[in-house]
Amino acid sequence: MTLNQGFPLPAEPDADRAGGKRRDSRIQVRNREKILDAATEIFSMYGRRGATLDQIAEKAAMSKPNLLYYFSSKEKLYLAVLRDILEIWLQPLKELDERESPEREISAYIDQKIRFSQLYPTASRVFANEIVAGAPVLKPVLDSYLRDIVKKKARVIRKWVKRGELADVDPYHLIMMIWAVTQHYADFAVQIDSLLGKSLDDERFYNQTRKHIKRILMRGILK
Amino acid sequence: MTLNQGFPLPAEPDADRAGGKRRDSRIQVRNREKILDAATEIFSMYGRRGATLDQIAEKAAMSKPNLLYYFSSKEKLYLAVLRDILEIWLQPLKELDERESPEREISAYIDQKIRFSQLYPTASRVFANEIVAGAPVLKPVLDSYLRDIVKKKARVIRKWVKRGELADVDPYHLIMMIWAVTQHYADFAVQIDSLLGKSLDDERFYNQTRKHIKRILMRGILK
DNA sequence: CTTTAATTTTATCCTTTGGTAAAATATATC
DNA sequence: GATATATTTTACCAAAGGATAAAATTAAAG
Repeated sequence: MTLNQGFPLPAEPDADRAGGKRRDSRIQVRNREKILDAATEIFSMYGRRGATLDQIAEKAAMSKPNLLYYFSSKEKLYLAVLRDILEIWLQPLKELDERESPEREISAYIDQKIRFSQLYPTASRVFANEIVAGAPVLKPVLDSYLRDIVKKKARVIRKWVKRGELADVDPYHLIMMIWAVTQHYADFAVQIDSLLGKSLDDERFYNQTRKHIKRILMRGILK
Repeated sequence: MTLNQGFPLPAEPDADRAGGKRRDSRIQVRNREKILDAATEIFSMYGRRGATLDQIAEKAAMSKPNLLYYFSSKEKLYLAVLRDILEIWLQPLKELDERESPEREISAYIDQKIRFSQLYPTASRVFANEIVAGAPVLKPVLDSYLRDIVKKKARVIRKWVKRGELADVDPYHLIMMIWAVTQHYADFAVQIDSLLGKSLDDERFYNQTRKHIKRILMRGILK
């Protein structure tokens, strides 16, 4: 699967549309969306290899060959799912702005990450699954695109440290820590639910979690 | 699969030994271990459903029917792997002792967790995979055994808070936070490697990580 | 050594699974 | 409403995968 030549999962020229010309017809859009949603859920539960097209097709309420009419292979479908996720997953980090105060920026970043966990928990799990599995598909993206962004943002954090606005923290570890903690609530949601009987869907719990994470982290890194 | 009646994955009477009497012969022990190691690795990469017996057998350097002679089904093998992991995974938490200072105890706890990530990264990933997948097998354990332990330890933390030795943190969120951060380095090791070119195998990096996590967390929660 | 029990191999089975072919149906356009 | 195009269904297929049976081999015990 090509994934390394270009951007975070190139838009696949059009490899996958049905042969025809009338692109993006109403039905086309609707069905692709239905499939992607179903696939996200199934992939999140069974992983790229454990998920079956039958399951996905059933969840999308269509026949397997019909599904294959929209995505010509399981691998392509998986790729499409990952592509969607990656886009929203990466967005917040890009926004870290050194011209603002670290207090404000990091706080906002944590907010966005935890929001992502609330809004797209299954997507987060597909992503987690991919990484835990050794990033068989995303590795090239991690090695190039993500690496560059993170390096850039590490520089921003380092600048804050130099300016004395932040304790002497390692930028990379800080970023990892934020990722770990915020994603945990989506990726390990069952565990959270078993232990606390709560989920981020519960607005009260969501805010409590958000504030708690921020309180500890911010106390830990501000001067 | 029975898993809910009793302890964290009951020792399975003996369900799985080959019928014979001469239990635990040298060869029996060696092969079971070989299989469990191979299985851990394969399950960590492909998940419970995505992993195949062929792969596991190959990694364990034996034929598939031979493997099935030791573990009579894939599901039983998966269970055996999980059982082993759960035991070492749970141990550190049990040791939190309210009679000691929180500074010392939580610091030691973090040390143990990150050590686990260093020593058993693949095991950690199998566990992560199981939870991310919705804990299809471990759910009963989470709901009973783990729940009880965590509740007990939350009480310990709450006691520290009341005594004024700890900032006013929510015990559950604190535990989640420690889990999230420490396990992240094992579960998302590929990502770490892509971004930093480092792993916990590197003793220098291991210690830097350990100290960094502790510094931020301890600053965040101590009075 | 021989006998008995444990281990390994070979051959095989049935189900699931990703994927294709081609016919049937629906939709849009003139 | 006829024609062309897009979508869906039905019928399959070959490979992979979990599992079993039974024969062959190896190891242990007397």
